[in-house]
Amino acid sequence: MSTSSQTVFIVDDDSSICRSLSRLVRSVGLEAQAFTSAEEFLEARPESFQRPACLVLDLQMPGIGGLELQRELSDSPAPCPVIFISGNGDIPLTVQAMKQGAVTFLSKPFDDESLLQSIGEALEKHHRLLVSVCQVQAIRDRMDGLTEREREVMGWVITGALNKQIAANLGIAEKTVKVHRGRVMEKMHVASVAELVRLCETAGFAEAGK
Amino acid sequence: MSTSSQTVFIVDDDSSICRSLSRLVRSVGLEAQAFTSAEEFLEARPESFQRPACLVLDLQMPGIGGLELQRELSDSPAPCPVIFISGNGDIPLTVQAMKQGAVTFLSKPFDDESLLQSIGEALEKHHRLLVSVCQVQAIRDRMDGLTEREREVMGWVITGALNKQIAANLGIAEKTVKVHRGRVMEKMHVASVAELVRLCETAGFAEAGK
DNA sequence: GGCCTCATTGGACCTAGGTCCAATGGCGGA
DNA sequence: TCCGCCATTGGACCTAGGTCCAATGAGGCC
Repeated sequence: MSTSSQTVFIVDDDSSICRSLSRLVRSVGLEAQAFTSAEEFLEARPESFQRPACLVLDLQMPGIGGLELQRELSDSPAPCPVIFISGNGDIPLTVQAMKQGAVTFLSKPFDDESLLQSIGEALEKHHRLLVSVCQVQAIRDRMDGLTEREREVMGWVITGALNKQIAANLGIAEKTVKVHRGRVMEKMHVASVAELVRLCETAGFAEAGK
Repeated sequence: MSTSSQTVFIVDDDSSICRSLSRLVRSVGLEAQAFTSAEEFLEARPESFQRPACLVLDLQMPGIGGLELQRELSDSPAPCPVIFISGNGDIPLTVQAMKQGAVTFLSKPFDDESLLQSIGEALEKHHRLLVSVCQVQAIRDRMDGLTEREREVMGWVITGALNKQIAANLGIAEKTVKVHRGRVMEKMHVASVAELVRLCETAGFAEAGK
């Protein structure tokens, strides 16, 4: 189960809580890294783009609060899931946290079991996210290797347009389209239009406009 | 804005709340339908498969509770969004409700504005859901018109397999594959493999196994 | 038994997609 | 200015996809 190299970041202004949570997390074989403020965490910004990770975050903290930090992180390409812990949270805050994608919201005091379970859930979630982000990135990388024209042709191809139609739309010879098309298939590493369509779908590539 | 024929279902064991909420909802031009218990609602089961709708649900009720009703409904093909209202909810319940997909969770007393805004959000969400469910259904309908063999061939086509490969996999002549394939394109109303792949993707059709 | 649907094929034929070789012209860099 | 990348085409040729007409055989249904 507990593969190493999965990190749990802990952000709480109470350093004794940081310590005890770190101990708890490490006791189940996970890595722990604690910060006593959102600012400190943001500065270190332990980019978790490789290994699954999650964040155990205190809601109320001086300076940048938990919700703000969560929002901040959500811009990241693969934001790590957040578990909120709070001494005196209320329902509106809980709702907001959950709407922003929190895995859960625990009120202090909470039992270790609940937290560990949520952590497991969060790590699992982040793992899936990382895998999917990684796949998308690989596709994007290939697309970056295309020339402008090739991308344009690809846009039409994935809509099912015939070479002659594409040629007409771009105002070039059908022959030329064939050449571009062939290069697209080669650079994207696919052998069929079906595969190409799939790639573009999973990478969120919008088809040719108009 | 407020198109008619959008219905807000209200389920609360306190009939005076039902009345006042119904009045509020109607005051902004929406239809309201109130029930004083989950059982009553389930019995009437006003199937909301056509028009956008949402549910304003009391958390605590004798008999079937709000969370249970929400779970019950979530099996539906196009479950209508739920807005919880509660006199004495707590954070764990809020978390559970949100995890189960609730739009929001309001504590009594709440101001009308908040509720109306959440209702708008919920109706909008349900509208989008209905549209997408509707599209998927249309595609499924076409797929139902396919024979077993045709579905099988389609499964291979959308993976980009060549006719000869499909023929080999099915142990039949390439010629036969062409015939099936042609019928698939016709019955699915598409002119290209690209479109076919798209349809199957949005309908969640799993490609041929093995 | 007669009718109908479906799966299967053959043959003839046409179109679309794709590759190889070759060549031209524009553009930005070294 | 010469080189390399890119867009564009032509011509020859081959393969894959697709249609029309026609026909056979297995199962089901009335």
